Amino acid sequence: MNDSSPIPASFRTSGTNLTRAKTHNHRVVLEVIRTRGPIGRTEISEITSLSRQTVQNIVGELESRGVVEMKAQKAKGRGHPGMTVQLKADHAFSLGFHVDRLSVTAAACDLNGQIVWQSGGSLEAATPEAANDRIIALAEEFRMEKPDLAKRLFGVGLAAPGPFDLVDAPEAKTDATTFSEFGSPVNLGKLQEALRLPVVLQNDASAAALGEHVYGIGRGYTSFAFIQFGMGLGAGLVLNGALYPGASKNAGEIGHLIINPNGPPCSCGNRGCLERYLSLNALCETLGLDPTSHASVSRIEALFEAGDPEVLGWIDAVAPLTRQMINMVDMMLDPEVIILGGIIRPDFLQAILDRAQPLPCRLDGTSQAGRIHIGTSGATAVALGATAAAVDALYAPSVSHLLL
Amino acid sequence: MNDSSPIPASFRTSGTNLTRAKTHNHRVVLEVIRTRGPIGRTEISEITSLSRQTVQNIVGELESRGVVEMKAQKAKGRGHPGMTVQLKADHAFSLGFHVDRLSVTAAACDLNGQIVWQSGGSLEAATPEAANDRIIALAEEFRMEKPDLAKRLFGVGLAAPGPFDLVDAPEAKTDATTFSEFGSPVNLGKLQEALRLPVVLQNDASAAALGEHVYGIGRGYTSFAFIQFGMGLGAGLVLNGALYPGASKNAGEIGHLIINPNGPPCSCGNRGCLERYLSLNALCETLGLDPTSHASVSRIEALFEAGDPEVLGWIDAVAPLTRQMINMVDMMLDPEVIILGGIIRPDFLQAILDRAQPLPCRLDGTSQAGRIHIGTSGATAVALGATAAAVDALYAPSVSHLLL
DNA sequence: TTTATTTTGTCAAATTGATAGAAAAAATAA
DNA sequence: TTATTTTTTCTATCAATTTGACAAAATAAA
Repeated sequence: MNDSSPIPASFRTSGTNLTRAKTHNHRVVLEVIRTRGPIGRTEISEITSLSRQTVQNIVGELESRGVVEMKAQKAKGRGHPGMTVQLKADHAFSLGFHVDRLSVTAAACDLNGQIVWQSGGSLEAATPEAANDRIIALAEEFRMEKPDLAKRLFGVGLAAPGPFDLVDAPEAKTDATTFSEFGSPVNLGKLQEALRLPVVLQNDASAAALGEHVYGIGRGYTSFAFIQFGMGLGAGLVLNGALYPGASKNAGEIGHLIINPNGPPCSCGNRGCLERYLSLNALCETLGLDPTSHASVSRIEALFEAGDPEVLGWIDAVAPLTRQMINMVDMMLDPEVIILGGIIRPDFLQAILDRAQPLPCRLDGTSQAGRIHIGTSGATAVALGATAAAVDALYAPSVSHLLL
Repeated sequence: MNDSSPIPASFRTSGTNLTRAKTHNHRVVLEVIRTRGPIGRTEISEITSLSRQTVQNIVGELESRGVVEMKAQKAKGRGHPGMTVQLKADHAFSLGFHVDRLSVTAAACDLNGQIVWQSGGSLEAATPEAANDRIIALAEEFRMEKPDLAKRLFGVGLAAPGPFDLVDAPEAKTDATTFSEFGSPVNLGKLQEALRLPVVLQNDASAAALGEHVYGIGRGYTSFAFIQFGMGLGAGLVLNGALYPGASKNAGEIGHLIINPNGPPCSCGNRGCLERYLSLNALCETLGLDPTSHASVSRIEALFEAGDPEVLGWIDAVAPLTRQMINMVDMMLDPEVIILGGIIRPDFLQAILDRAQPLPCRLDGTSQAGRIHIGTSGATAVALGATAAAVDALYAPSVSHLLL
C-alpha cells in the first residue's frame, strides 16, 4: 500500500482500463470537492471536463458511501437552484506521527486537515523499538480518548528525519537497529501489524511538503520545494503535481550539498555539507547547546525572542549560505515557489530570510521577492503532513491509479 | 502542440475517458514495440497488463495505419509459432535542429533514431532572424535532397542553449531580438508557419536528455540527469519517466549554481556561478581562445589529444568543482544515473570524470561508481535529441493524453 | 401577471473500448 | 500417434462515459 511514488517505472508500458478510468474520475471529482469547498455539480463538470451526467453518477455514489453530502444552495441568478456538494469531513480520520530522535508527536485530523486530537511523548532511547512502542502507545491513547473517531480511522502516516536506507523494500529492513542514521527509524512491518491499518512512511521534509500541498500554502501549485529547517536540513519536492521522492527516496537532501569541499567531515562521509553550517544542529554547536535535547530548540527560541546577539550574529553569518541554498534549489528545480518551514517558530525563519537579503536573482533577472513563503512549522505540522500522505493514498488522483 | 510539459497543472482535476484510455493504450503498445524491438503480441500483453485480445486489436489498427508490420517468427518451444510485431521505422521521419550561437546543425531520423540525413551551416549574425532563415533553408535542403522522406515528415524539434525567457507563451516573444541570452533563440511562430509542421522548442540539455532517454543510455531509466557540458553548463532532467522542464522551463540550470558567492560576476546577475569555472567557455578563457568561435572546440580537442599540459592542468584544477557538481545533482534529485555529455569528444568528458576521482559518496555511503555514464556527444546528438521531442509528442505515452 | 430564458435534475438509450470464453490452428514433447 | 502448449480469431458480454430529451424551478423581461 506504499503509494508514495506516484508514477511507477512502468508508466510508459502500462495500459489502462474502464475500471481504472472510473477510479481516477472518482478521485478527481473528490479532489475538486475537497479543494473547492461546497460546489455545484455543474461546476465540477466544467472543471473536470467530465459530462454533467458522469459527475451526477459519481457524486451519487460518493454520497451513498457517505464521503460527501448535498446541501441546498440559495439561488443566485436565473435557473433552477441546484444543490452543492461538500466533503463530510468527519467521514474518516487519519493519524500522523512525527518521529524525531528522542520524541514522537502525534496528530489526528479529519479530511479537511482539521486537527481533532494531538499528543506526544519522549523516547527513552533512540532506537526503532522505542519509537515503535511509543507510536503504538499513542495510537492506543487516541483509541481510548476518541473511540468514536478511532472507528473511522483509515490510515496512518509516519514522518521521520531522513535519509532512509530503504530503496524499495521497507520490509527488508525489519531488523534495523540504528535510528534513522541510514537505517529505518521504525519497524514498518510490525507497526502495520500492530495498528491494523495501512502505514506510509516518509521523511519529515516530504511529509511537511505534502502537508503544505494538501492543506497549506502549497495548495494550487504544481511544483514547489519545501525546505525543512530542523536539526538537519532537507527539502520535500512537489514536482508536476506530485511528491517526487527520488529514485531511492532521498531526493531533496539539500543538507548534504557540499558547500565547502575542505570543510569539516559530515556523517554522510563527505566534507563541508550545508547542514554542518545551516541547521539547528549547527546553531546548537555554536551556542554550546545539546543538539539531541529538545529543550535546546525552546532555548534558541527564547534567546531569539530576547534579541540575543549571538543568535542574531549566527543568522547574519549564515546569510551567504541561505542565499546559496535558495539559488541552488531555484536553479536546479525551477519551482513555482519555495516554502520555508521547520521545527522552529516562523519569525525565526523569517529572520533568516530577511537577513539574507538581497537574495540572488533568478535566471530571467527577476528577484525572488514574493516567491519565497514561510510555511507552517512545528512538529505538529510535520505530523499533519504525515496524515496527508494517508489521505492522498486513499483519495487523491494519482497516475498509479490509472494504470493496470 | 507544445507538449513538453507532460503533466498539466490540471492533472488532479481532469477526468478521463474511454477514448483517452484508448489513445493511451495505443501509445503504450507502440512504446513497447518501439523499445523492445520485434516482439510477440502475447509478450506485449504481459508487459502492458492489457489482455491479449486488446493487444490484438491495437496492433491490428497500428498495422493498418502502417506504423508497424508483422513478421513471421521461427518457432521456439511448443505451441503455435506466432508473429512478431516491429516498428516500420521508415513510416515517418522527424527533423531536429541544434541552434547554437553561430551555427545550426540539422539531422533527420527515422522512428528508430537512425539518422538518415544531416547537414549544418553557420550564421552570419547571432540573431533569431539569422537562425530562422538558416533553419528554413536547411529544411528546404532536406526536402530537395530527400523528397520521398520529406513527404513523411511529421514534426520538427528545436534545441537551443537556454535559459529561455518563455514561460508559457512562446508566441509572446515573436519580436525578440536578443539571441538566446534570456530571450527566444528563434521565432517559433514564424518557423511553424514556414515549415508547415508542428515545432517543439527545448533547451539543448533537455533535448539531449530526451535523446538519451529515447534512443541512448537513458533507455529504461525512470529518472536521470543528463549533464550537458558545452560552452555553458546545463542539465536535462528526466524524472518519473518524463522530461521535467521546470515551472518556467528552466530546471536543471546547474551552470548558474553559485559556487563562490565572492567570485566573478556572471551574466545572470549573480556571482561565482559554476559555469564561470566549469565549461568550455571557461576553458577557452584559460587558454586564450575565442569562446564564440567553433574552431575553439576543435582546437581544445586537438590540444587534449596531444596531452597539452595546460588543458590537462585545467581538468585537474576543476576536479573539485566536478565533484561538487555531481554531489549537488545527486543530493538534490536522487536520480538513478547521471549521464555526462556535451559538444566535445567523449574521452575528454571521461578525463574530467576520471580526474575527479574519488567522487563524493552517496547518502547511503555507497560510491558513485557505475552510476555515472558518458553519453553520446556532439552537436548532432543534440539535434537527434531534438527530433526525439517530436517523436515523443506524436507517439509516446504521456499523462496529458490520458486527460480530458 | 404572463412569458421567455436559463439552469438543474433525471431518465433512457447509445456508444465505445476492454474483456471473457470458446474454438480452431500449428507447432513440439512424450 | 497422442497430448500439450501457444497463438490466432471469432463472438458475445460488460462497464463505464456520453448523448439527447424532457421536466422542474428559479429569475428576467415584456
